[in-house]
Amino acid sequence: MHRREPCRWRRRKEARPGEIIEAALDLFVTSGFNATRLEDVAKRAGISKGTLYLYFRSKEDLFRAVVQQIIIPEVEKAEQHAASFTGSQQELLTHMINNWWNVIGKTRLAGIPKLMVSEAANFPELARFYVKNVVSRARKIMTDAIQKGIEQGEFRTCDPNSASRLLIAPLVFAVIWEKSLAPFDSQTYDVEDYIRSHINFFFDGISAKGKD
Amino acid sequence: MHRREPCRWRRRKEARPGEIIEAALDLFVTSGFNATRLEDVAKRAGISKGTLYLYFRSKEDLFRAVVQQIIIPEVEKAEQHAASFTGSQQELLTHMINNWWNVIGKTRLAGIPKLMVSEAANFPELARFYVKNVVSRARKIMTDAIQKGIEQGEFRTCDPNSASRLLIAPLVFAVIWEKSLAPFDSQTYDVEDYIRSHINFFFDGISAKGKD
DNA sequence: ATTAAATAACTGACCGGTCAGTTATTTAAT
DNA sequence: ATTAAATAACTGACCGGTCAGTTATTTAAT
Repeated sequence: MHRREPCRWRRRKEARPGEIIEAALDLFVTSGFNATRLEDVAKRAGISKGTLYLYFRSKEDLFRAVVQQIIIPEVEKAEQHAASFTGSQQELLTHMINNWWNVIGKTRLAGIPKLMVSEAANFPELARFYVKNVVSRARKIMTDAIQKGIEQGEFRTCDPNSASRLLIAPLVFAVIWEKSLAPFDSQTYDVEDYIRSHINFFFDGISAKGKD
Repeated sequence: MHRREPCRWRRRKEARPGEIIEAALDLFVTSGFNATRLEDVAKRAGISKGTLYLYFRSKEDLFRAVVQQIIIPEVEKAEQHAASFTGSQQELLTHMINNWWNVIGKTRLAGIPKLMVSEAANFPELARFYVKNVVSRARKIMTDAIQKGIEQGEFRTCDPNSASRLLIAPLVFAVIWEKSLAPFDSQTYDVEDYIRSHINFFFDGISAKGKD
């Protein structure tokens, strides 16, 4: 009497790509692109390294797939939300900032901006893809909102391009900081307070009802 | 009659380390740590790879030497300037921001923050060194100034820790952006205007003479 | 002053380890 | 029996670090 050996593996053509992407995301954001071994990605996805190459042509290709599958859907949601929003521009922008923090900043996705910044020079094509399909689109939503706010007299006259960059910069920097040097800093800080202060300062500065 | 062959090389024990550090800085900030070959550093410094190891124990050691020799002197200058400054805190902080941009932001040193952020996880010891000897010290200057400004009634009450981070974040992010994704962005922007707007927004927000 | 012995700066060929990518073979599914 | 998903052993390029040997320079003897 012997127990039926379970299959050593199963054919799961449909499920593999998603599982590989998940595994790669986890390892890329914790170890970085270079330090991540495809052997380890495969192991985490429950396959062998060779199988990985049935679904992705190269390590870079896998990297692109991660960005494409994970980040772009979030950009699309943000665009749809902004398009159907009816409140003030300050409300819209505040919501976007807080939402960005909740969906990207405090999740494992926070590793993506750091990854893109670190690897841009090594993967020009991917960098271009990311700027075009993520950064530019996200920035457009904010720039448009600021432009509208100026036209409607909600904000004072200023360059919407600089302003939108100033609005997002402290957040992106915060996630980059958390994923890089923060672990080596003994002095901690309260990120929530940091973001709240930023929003206050920013809208104080851009608000139309001037103090002078 | 034949011309005297010039020496194939000269012994230059004193000059080598500085020249190697210069070469390494140039290559590290343009290609990144990993992509920089010690062979190329050596070539640029006008020596062989073996010679490099007479002066630096490892690639990481060379990296540390670069940070130590190039950045720390700037931190010291800033500390001295702040200690002897007599004007308002807003003037001091504005000067620091502009100075940071002139000395780091618009020079090749701009590559250092990006490099540290990208490589922190790979070189924990160096990351700790950098945070302790560069980041913390620079931040302390600004936090102290903001604290003083609050006490003297120049700024409104707020957390000086969050505020100092918010003051520097857009600048550090700007250099990281320039050295990573900006080359792949067709939409350019005016960094000087960006910084000017930032200073305006920030001091509008933190100023004591409230608008409400 | 000249020279030869000693020193130490410097070179460059080489090596071991790593890892992305390949391929011959096995195995599950039909 | 046939197919294609998956494996695992394999390759080869790459590169940080080493070290035996070379050469510029210094030192000491005459």
